[in-house]
Formats: sequence, structure tokens, C-alpha cells
Amino acid sequence: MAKKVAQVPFIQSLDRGLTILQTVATSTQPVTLGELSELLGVDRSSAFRLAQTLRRRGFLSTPAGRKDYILGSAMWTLSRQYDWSNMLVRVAHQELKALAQGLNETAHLAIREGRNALFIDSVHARHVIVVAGQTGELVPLYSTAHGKALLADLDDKELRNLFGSDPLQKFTKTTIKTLPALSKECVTIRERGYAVDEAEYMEGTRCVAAPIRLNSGIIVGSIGISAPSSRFLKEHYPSHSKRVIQCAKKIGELLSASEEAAEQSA
Amino acid sequence: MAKKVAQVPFIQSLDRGLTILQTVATSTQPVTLGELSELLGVDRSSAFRLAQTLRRRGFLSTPAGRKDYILGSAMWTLSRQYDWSNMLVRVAHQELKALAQGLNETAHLAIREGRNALFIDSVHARHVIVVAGQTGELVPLYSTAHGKALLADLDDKELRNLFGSDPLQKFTKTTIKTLPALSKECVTIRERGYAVDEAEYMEGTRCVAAPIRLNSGIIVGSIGISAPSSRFLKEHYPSHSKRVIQCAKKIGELLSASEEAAEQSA
DNA sequence: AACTATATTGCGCAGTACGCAATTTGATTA
DNA sequence: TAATCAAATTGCGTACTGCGCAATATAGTT
Repeated sequence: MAKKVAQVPFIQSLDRGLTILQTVATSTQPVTLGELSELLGVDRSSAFRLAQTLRRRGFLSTPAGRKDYILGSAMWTLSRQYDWSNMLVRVAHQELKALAQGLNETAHLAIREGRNALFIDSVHARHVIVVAGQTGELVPLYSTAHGKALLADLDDKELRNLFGSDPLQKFTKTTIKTLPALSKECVTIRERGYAVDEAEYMEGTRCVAAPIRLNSGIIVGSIGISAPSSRFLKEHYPSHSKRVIQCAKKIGELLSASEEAAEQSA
Repeated sequence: MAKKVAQVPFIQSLDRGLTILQTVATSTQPVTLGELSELLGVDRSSAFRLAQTLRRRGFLSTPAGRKDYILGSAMWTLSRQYDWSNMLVRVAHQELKALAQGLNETAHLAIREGRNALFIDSVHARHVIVVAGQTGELVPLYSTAHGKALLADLDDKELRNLFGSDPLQKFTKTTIKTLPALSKECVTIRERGYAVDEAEYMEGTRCVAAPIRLNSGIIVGSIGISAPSSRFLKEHYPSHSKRVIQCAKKIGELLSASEEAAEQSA
């Protein structure tokens, strides 16, 4: 196992170029050639040619006559036009299936879409009575487990910015009414790692969902299971939430990982 | 001038790697090794090693035992954590200044931030009476020229998703009241290229703003000028909007360009 | 204006990355 | 289940790319 290090062939100059990209992207200040050269441990001229190549392609940019580098718009464009939800579905589907089958309940995968949560994938269990939740359906962020999991990292200010000052629409008697209450719940979700839905959007259903995070910590989606309250009892929360969290963690690793992703599939 | 082609040294393998990234990012389907090899005009093995390098770093990913490539999360992470507004300010500031001085009025630079427009930079003109609009200020998207410029590409559905069904808050007697009206205005903005604010947010001020687009077309910010209605008259719209549009175009080119950016700074 | 630090270009060698060919993997058909 | 085929992956020697060095240009400082 330990012997298996570095058997993956890799292209030196491409690798260096990617290091430059990541360095510039994580720096708050423009990065100078000298810094790049030192970082890579190569000559200034080499760093220069790498950086120029990235600039030619629009991945780096040198603003207003300056010599130091900031990110160019190519990364912006690529990232924006790419269909990330599709990517997420592809990576997560196996896990989603395993979750649904393990608990024998419907499992959903969701992402944030403006002020709503959008279900982008689901696996149904072998039950006659299931919680529908079609793929493609939009539901409010503040009144569903998935939605709240997606909001987990927002603070007061960000929540207000997102929802404005209008009162929150009430769907059931348990729907959260105010932003402060929502903010408090977000804290809880961050701490314990999962969100619940006590029939807050639809009567008679319970749901647990956990945020999916990249290794950088940012939330990119949510995964969870839903079932009629008659079958999904409150005492199931501990065990169910545990599995949902594990599943979210696994997907996060699949997304972030690169090397490892190959190993475990073998 | 024409002789100056290709004098910029560039690193072949890095350049090829970037081509792979762009190809994968713009493809709706996962991309196979064969396709990459053909695209680059190199041997399968070469394409393989390039792709592996990108995968090792998390820029590409191979979902669930598949062999074909999709984008990895590295790009997602980098793009999300990067402070794009800062980048925009750096690139656009010169132009913003030129615009403000050219028309001798206050010029603003804004981006979208949830349901608001956020002013990220401004240059004031030499007037005693100016429109304040501090950098850092949040204003509603639907009742300001900047906001509407930022919304220009949204359709009915997207607008509803963003604002929900709550009625729009009224600030002045000219504030837009309904989403259909807003949607119609978006069409106009797309067609003529600029948005106006007829004292829709604050009494006694006029404003013209144009969306800043990357070469891919996506709107990343807005630029415009504001002034008291007493000085900024309706008859100024044609000339002012023309200059604002030109300025937005210029900034879009600066953002998208790479080669050219170097030439004009020389 | 002289000086310093940094960016940029030219050049020749060394090492990297390329293509070829062999091997493995995995999917499809008999 | 074996046989067949297509695609991915690995090994290896060579040619060319990309590297460092040193020279030059550029910009910022005193």
C-alpha cells in the first residue's frame, strides 16, 4: 500500500501551472513573479513562462499595467457555465442509493437555487407509501430539512440579505416564522451536523438532511431521507441522522478527493 | 504589429492541460480519453498523463468507477473562495475613473449580492452636490439602474425564483411594482444595453447603468453614473448611456482579454 | 540621474514529456 | 464461460521541450 506512492505519472509543468492557479486563487493580494518562483522552487524565468501561459489563456490577469497576477476571468466563466448539479448527481448517486436502501426510505439530493432548494436526484425505497419529492421540485429553504442544511453556514446578515424583510410564508403549524429563529436553528445544524423537518412544509412527513461540504468547508448540496411521520418516528433521529451525516461526509470526500477516489473504487 | 505574433513563450503541456479543462468544462457529457487525445492531436498516452495530473490535483474527477472525465471540485472551490469583487475593482478602476471624469459625475461599480446590488467601487466628480452611494452600500435590485442592469438576463421564472411572490417594496412613486413589469424592463435593457433609474429608489436622482459582460456573455457586474435629476436631465440619456455602455464593454474586454490586455498597456 | 529590484528575453544543455508498442482492463458477444 | 474487441494504462528510448543561467530591459527609489 505504502509502496503505491507516486506511481501515477504526472506532467511537471502542468502540475506547476495548477499550483500557480491555486496560489493566486487563495491569495488575497496579487501575486508577484518572485513569489511564484520561490513557491515553485524554480527560476524566475520558468515561473514567468508558466504564468504567461496561464495569462494567454485568461486564467490569470495582470490589471492596469501592474506586473503582479490575479485570477483571470476564464476560471470565472468555466465555473459559472459548468453544470455542477449534474456533476454532483454523478458523483453522489451511488451513495444516495446505498443510503436509501440501507434505511429503506426515500433519499434525496438537493442544491440551493436562489431562495429555494432544488431536488436534483432521488432514490425511492420499496414502500407503498412514500414521500413524493420529485426530482426537479423546488421547495422553500427555510421550511425543509434540505433547505436548512443548505443554509447552515449563513449568519443573520446573510439570511436577511437572502430573504429580505418580508414575513416568511407559513405552510404548516410548525413552519419557522422568523429569521432570528432560523438563524438560531442554523447554529444548531452547524453544531450537530444535520437538519430536521418536523412537518414544517408538508403535514405528516419527517425528514433529516445533512450538508455536503467540500474539503474547503463550503456547502455544495444536501442529502437526506424523508418518510411519513407514522413510520419515521422521533426516536429514529439519532440512528438515521448518523447515517445521513456519514453519507454526506462520504460524498464530500468523493468530491474533494482525487487520489483516494481511484483507490476505493478499485 | 502583425509581426508581434507568438513572441510570448508558452509552455506546451500546461497549455494542453488548460485546453483539457476548458473542453471538459464546456461539455455537457463526461469526456473520454479518446476525445481528449483527438482534440489535442496527441497520443492517447500523452492525453492520459495530462488528464491524470489534472485529476491528482482535483481539477478533474472520474465518477463512480467510470473512466471518463468531469470537472473536479478544485475549480469549484477556487472559484467560490476567490474574491471576485476585488478582482473586478482592480481591473475596472481606471475605466471607472475615466468615466466619472469624462462626464463629471459620480460613477459606480456594482455586483449582485443575493437580492441586492452591492456597490464595490465609486469615483466622485468635482461637484458640491453629488449622489452619495457609498462603496459597500446595498441597494435593491429591482429599483435601481445598477440592480436592473445586473438582472438583465433573467427571465420570468428566474425572477420569481429570486424575489418570491411577496409584493415588491415601494420606495418612491416610480418604483417598479410587479415582477412582470420588471421582466419587461429586463427585455428592454437587453435590447438597448443600458438600464435607467428614474428616481425609483431615491427621490431626485437619475442613474444610467450598463451590465458588464465577459466574452462568454455572462453578467458579472454593472457600471453607471448617478446625479441629481436637476443636473442629469432626460435629454442626457442618449449621450450618457452611450459612454456608459462603451465603458462597460471596455471593462468586459479587459476581463476577458488576455493577449490584448498586454498590448494596450504597452 | 544613479542605483536597485524585478521583469523579460536569448541560448544551450538536460531532463521531461512525447509517441510507439506492449499490457491490462473491462465490456460485449458468441 | 470463453472469446473477442475496444479502450485505458504502463514501459521505454528518443527528440524536443522546458529549464537555469546570464544578459537585457523596465520600473520604482533615493
